[in-house]
Amino acid sequence: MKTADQVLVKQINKMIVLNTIYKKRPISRAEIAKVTGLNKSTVSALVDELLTEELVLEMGAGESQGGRRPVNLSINKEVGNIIGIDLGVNYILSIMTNFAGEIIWEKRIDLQHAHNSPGQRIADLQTLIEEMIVSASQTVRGIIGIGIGVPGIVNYEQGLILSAPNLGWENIELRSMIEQKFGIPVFIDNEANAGAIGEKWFGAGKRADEFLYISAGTGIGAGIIINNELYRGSKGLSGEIGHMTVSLDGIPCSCGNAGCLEEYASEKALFRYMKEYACVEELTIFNIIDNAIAGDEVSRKAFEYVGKCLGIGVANLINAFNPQLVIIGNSLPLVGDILMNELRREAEKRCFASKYFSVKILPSQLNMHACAMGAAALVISRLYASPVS
Amino acid sequence: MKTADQVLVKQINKMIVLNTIYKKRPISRAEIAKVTGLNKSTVSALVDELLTEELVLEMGAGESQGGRRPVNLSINKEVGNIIGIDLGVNYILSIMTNFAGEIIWEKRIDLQHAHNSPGQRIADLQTLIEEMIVSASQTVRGIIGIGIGVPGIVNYEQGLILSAPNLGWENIELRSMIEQKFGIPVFIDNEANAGAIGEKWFGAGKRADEFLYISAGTGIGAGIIINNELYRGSKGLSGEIGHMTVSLDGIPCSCGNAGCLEEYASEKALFRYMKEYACVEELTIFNIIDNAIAGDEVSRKAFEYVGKCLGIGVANLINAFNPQLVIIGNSLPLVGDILMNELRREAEKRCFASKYFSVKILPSQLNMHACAMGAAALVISRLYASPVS
DNA sequence: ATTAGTTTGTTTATTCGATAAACTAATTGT
DNA sequence: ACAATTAGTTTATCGAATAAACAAACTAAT
Repeated sequence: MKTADQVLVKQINKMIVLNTIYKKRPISRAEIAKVTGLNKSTVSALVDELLTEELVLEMGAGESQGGRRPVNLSINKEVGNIIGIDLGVNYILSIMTNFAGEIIWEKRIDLQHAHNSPGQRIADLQTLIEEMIVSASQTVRGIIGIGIGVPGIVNYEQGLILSAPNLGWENIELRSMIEQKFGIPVFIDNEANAGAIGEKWFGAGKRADEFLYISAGTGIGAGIIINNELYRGSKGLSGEIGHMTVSLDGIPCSCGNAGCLEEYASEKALFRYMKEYACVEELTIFNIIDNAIAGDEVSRKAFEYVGKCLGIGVANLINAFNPQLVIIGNSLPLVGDILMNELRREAEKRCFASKYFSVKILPSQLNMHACAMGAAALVISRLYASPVS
Repeated sequence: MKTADQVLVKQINKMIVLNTIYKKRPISRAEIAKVTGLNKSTVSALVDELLTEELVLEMGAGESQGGRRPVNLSINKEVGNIIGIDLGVNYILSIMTNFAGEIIWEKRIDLQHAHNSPGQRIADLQTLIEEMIVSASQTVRGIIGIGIGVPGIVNYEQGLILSAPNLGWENIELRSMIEQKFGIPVFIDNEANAGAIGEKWFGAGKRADEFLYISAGTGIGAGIIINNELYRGSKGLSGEIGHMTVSLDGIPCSCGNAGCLEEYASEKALFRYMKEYACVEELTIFNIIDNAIAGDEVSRKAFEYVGKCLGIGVANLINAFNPQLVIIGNSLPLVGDILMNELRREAEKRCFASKYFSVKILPSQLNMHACAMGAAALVISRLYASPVS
């Protein structure tokens, strides 16, 4: 059983200090003591340890507040680099960040055929990672870890892709493959979970304790942040909302059921709408977005329809979770208010307790970087523990 | 900020010891040390405190295991009594339990008119509480607290009923009313939340860390247990699933929208079905249950239909939460497998990741007592902290 | 320039909880 | 009778946070 002792106490307080420095840098020891409630001497001792671990740096003296000048502390951004990868359906987006989550290298490769064999795709991935590693700047700890966000069902503990229908993959032991090749810790998570943790650390969710990140792209998924942490459910399969039923006897879905949200509120639904009302195919999602923004009526209507349907799905989740905030990410929200206004209207209308609380519904702040940055945050969060507000 | 210190350490460990005694009673100090991993002397010290607080009792020697005989420890059931109340739409169910959650007194009063004025209803409630208090056995601490489960939207922190549509109540400061009258701590929660915590402490959810309790009666609500604790959401309004949209352009609902789950899977839906296919009205839910069990074909079909619809709602939640377990409570599951079989079939069919994990879907173990016992558990859990497995 | 007051950060002594080790107590099996 | 075993207590120690005293560095008023 998980009993408590002094080791736990120190762990908790040390992480509180580190998180405080991360969030409020530059900050002095005295200020840390003030905002955390820890004793000055406790803060000094913990900061000393963080300094010897090189996670934190002294940055010289700050402005005097009418007495001795404070010593500014900051995160040591150069303690190590992190690789974050968004394994998309027809692209791989790879970024390298420093310890503060600042992107210092980025590369996107587009892939023609969506259904590469796992072998070919993983070879591409490994080449990309190798390229990043050799070009990485020298740091204290080198590459700390690799995070990968995958569009599919993932076993996070085992680093296993159980199923990625849009890639045509089943049962891929991705973690052990990458770890064995590079000897660096690897974390694999679902694309929506990664997006959620990305927004929590670096995006629109920084200040929210409980929020939902809705990834609306080829498919629909949700990442759930509860009490400042990703909620993975009992077997790590939470947030599979793409196949939430929103229409009892609705459009048949590839999953074998009917009326799934994905048939109404994803790229798939958008393409169907365009095909039906504009008789156009062969457009990419980005074409349609550009057209809608440029004023094309059918494209706008298509996004309004999809926004309305997504609003229904969002309302269902708000009713269940009562979050402070819902962040809409992935490709669809790139179109902006055309989608978001309808979505907000419908969600508010169908939110039962909207009289008694307000939910902010915001587009992603990281846009198409949410997943890759979240993948990096999976690694970073291991060092910080959870970012306590 | 919530920093850690030795006080916290002791609190945690003491609650671990108390919970272990609660769950495994009778148990010796040595055994507690073994199962918790705490040191023998730590356990002895903490048990001593619990003994002087009279929360725990020594029950004499147990069987020797080949050495000195152990001293059996148990919860002191008589340390105090707890009142738990289910404030139903047309009844009040009131129970008194001892510290172990065993019911020692129970009374149900049925009320003709659903829409009593709050004043009249609260007067009834106070009379009932008074009756319980005078008839209570003498204990160390008397009545420890009063828990009340309410069918509506509740602010738990403030003990405030924001809205109870089925009672026709708005903005009732129930906690302060009852606390001022009796001078005993009062806890108010939503009926589904109370049901969930009841099943967690005393029913089908004892061994599950994450589960959903679905209250399917006049309305539909959910209580969400995450990490062994009730998840209330950001403003305490989680689990309002009655107005989850399951049919985009479905049956109009009193909430102003259309296609809400409540129109398909509650008593309301059952009555509508019976009216339409059997042309009978004036039946209570219990009449229909009895008829269905007795073999009446239309009643059975009605439950099968409602079960299927409820299964869709349950599948939506399973997809979002990935719980270990879903417990179906309140009136509808009293009919048994007629409902549950259809519900399970449909839920399994629509659960996207069902290939990768199994969810148990069980009827409530506490049946119509879930809410009242959960209301009592709201009080008890304050003394135990959360029951850590 | 002097001095009082303030702010920052360190040092020292104290407290408190968990723990290991040594102990007492009680029981079984041979 | 006595060795082995199990239950529970006592004692000494460790290590974390803390308060209080201190030293250092600065501002501002005189």
